[in-house]
Amino acid sequence: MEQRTVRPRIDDVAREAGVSKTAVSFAFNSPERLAPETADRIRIIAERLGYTPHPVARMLTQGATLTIGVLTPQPLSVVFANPFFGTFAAGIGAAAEKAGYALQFISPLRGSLAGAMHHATVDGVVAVGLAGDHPEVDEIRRTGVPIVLVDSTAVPGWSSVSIDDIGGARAAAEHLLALGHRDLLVIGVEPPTPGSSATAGPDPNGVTARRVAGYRQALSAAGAALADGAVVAGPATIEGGGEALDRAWRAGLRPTGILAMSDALAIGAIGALRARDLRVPTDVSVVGFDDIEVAAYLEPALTTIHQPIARKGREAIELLLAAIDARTGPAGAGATTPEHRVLPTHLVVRASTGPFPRR
Amino acid sequence: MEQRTVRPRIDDVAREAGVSKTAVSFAFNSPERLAPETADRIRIIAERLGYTPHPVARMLTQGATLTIGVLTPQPLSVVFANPFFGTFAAGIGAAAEKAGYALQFISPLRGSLAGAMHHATVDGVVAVGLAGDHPEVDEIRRTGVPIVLVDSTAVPGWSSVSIDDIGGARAAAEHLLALGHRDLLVIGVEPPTPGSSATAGPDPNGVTARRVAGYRQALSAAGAALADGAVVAGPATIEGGGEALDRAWRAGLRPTGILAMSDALAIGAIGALRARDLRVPTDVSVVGFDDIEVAAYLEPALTTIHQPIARKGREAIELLLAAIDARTGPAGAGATTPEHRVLPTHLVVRASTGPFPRR
DNA sequence: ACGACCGCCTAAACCGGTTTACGGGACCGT
DNA sequence: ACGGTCCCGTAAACCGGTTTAGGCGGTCGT
Repeated sequence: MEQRTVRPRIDDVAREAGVSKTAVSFAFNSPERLAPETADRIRIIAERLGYTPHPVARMLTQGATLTIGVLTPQPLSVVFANPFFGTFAAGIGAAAEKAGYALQFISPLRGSLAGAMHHATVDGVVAVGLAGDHPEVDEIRRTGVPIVLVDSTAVPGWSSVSIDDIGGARAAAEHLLALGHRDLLVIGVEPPTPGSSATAGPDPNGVTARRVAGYRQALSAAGAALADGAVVAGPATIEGGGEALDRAWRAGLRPTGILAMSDALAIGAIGALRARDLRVPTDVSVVGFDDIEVAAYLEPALTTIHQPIARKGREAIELLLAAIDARTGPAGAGATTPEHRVLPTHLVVRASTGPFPRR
Repeated sequence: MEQRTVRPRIDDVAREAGVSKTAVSFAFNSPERLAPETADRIRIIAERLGYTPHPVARMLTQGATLTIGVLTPQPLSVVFANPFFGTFAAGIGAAAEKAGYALQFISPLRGSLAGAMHHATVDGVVAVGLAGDHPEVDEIRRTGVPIVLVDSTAVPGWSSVSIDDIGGARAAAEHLLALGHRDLLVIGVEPPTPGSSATAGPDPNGVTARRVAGYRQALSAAGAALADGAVVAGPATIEGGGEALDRAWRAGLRPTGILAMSDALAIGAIGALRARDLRVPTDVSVVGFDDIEVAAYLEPALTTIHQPIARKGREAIELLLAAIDARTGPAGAGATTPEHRVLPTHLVVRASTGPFPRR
């Protein structure tokens, strides 16, 4: 016969137990400051009343939320549609859980990423795929929350975890070149914020640009080059890959080799090629990027650039936690000096690539 | 030359602008109660100081967090390892974003799901795969937070969104039976909380039990039955599927048809079969469950039971939002009467199933 | 017998905002 | 000149906890 209507507060417990609310607080947080039997009595009464310290009130006084934010410039529907992100989230989540932190996702709300950021109750943020020229990056910085960048443009003052994009991309292109391909199509990830790059094209320091640079290095070393319009882009999803390939095909491009910047894009592209009765790799070869877990189980098994996805998440959390308790811990120590980690990539040859069709 | 050390508070803005903190609050929340020029002036000063209302303080007074929790009994590393969950999260995330809510993940912290729940600052929770006999379900209920169950055992008082597990499972088994298979192996998802079912086996009303019931319906209608030990289980990941199949094989089972309760398990099982030089579907047929997006792109393309994954997420959010503003809105109306939705499933035949091998 | 110390508990300040109730001045009509 | 509104803005209470500074009675040491 308990009333479900209202959540019991600390005063309710205090009154019921005939003690001050300080005592109730102590019973939960520093029981050693109370006589053992008093602490027990209070806890039993709290249990009976169904009392639990209000998490928000507790946060307010403690100044910590035990929550880590995962910031993405894209809406969650596209973020989670990329299998890459599942593995990344698994890595980040495992590391956060181990440290006792929960995960909160921060994505644009009513159009504003900074707005979402302001509403978020987090002790630190892992930002993934945040372009340095994102229009709201300054406002985000002003929140003063510790941030670690992943797969983003370097921003002064923030630590980062990235991979060897250039080397990976170069390896992918070299592989196709070695097989005799010369007509290549690049499928990139759409710049997260269309507005930010309306004039300048993709962020010149972003992931997409770095990978294109890697592709170009390999090409020019082989005396080849990308044709005009041979770089298309779409959201990093299976669907986006299919659409991007269709656009290129309709534009008249007839590549024999495709360099996709994510496995999801590669999967979509392969599907679209099939729909055009083109065989992979007999007619067209495809190289992906990421080496997601299912890559080996696909038809055909995907040749791709491996990157340590879960590890990337783990190391990001590691760096972030260091930044968080650098600010919480020693009184004077404001911020740690930012650290930049670059993880290795390597080519994994499977079955989606083959020799240039001799027709 | 701004000091980065301390976050500006509302009093700082008030002092700087020569107004009360009430005025500052009004400038942000009810500008119409201030002279337009005053409101502007305050906002400009706030902007200059880099002031933003502290989200936690705001939550405390407003009583709302604009955050929805996603509760899973498993650690995030296993949850996110299942591609199914990516699609589900995409559905749930899109719906939440549209309503202006952020997403927070609630998974066991230091072993306690209820503990994590108590730390979470959310207005409502979507619980996925929560067994009715989970040891902490009572404690979770006592938090009083609105909850919608997905793929869980029904719990009195809470709304739920599920799928036709029995019908789907039956269709899967009927398909294999029609192809002539009689020796079947079931690979189920591991009960989330080992402790909860130590004695009783899996939750008799849980998803796993419902699907097994569906399989059995089809079998007994065909005069067949599951062999002893023909139900194995593992975490719903690719890896888990491989290990489960290996265990069954080592136990001497030699099925020609496999009923996996998730596509991830099916993928892992197919990989393990390959490692034993068994061909799919020539030697062994495999039916999955979920119809994740990559299912059609696998080698072989996966025969599976389709379920509307993203829609399940959307409808769960819909129900949850209704419950949330039923409690926030009209003063008297405590809770809405719980609603239970069951979404349809259907068999999708692709290439991972074939006729019983005549050897 | 007296001061010091200790163990247990409490009053009050504080975290950083929002909201209610109200005060003062300008304007209006008479 | 006076009461009634309206417009702007403020003081103080409040959200639900934590934490600091002490108070009080009993025991110990001498």
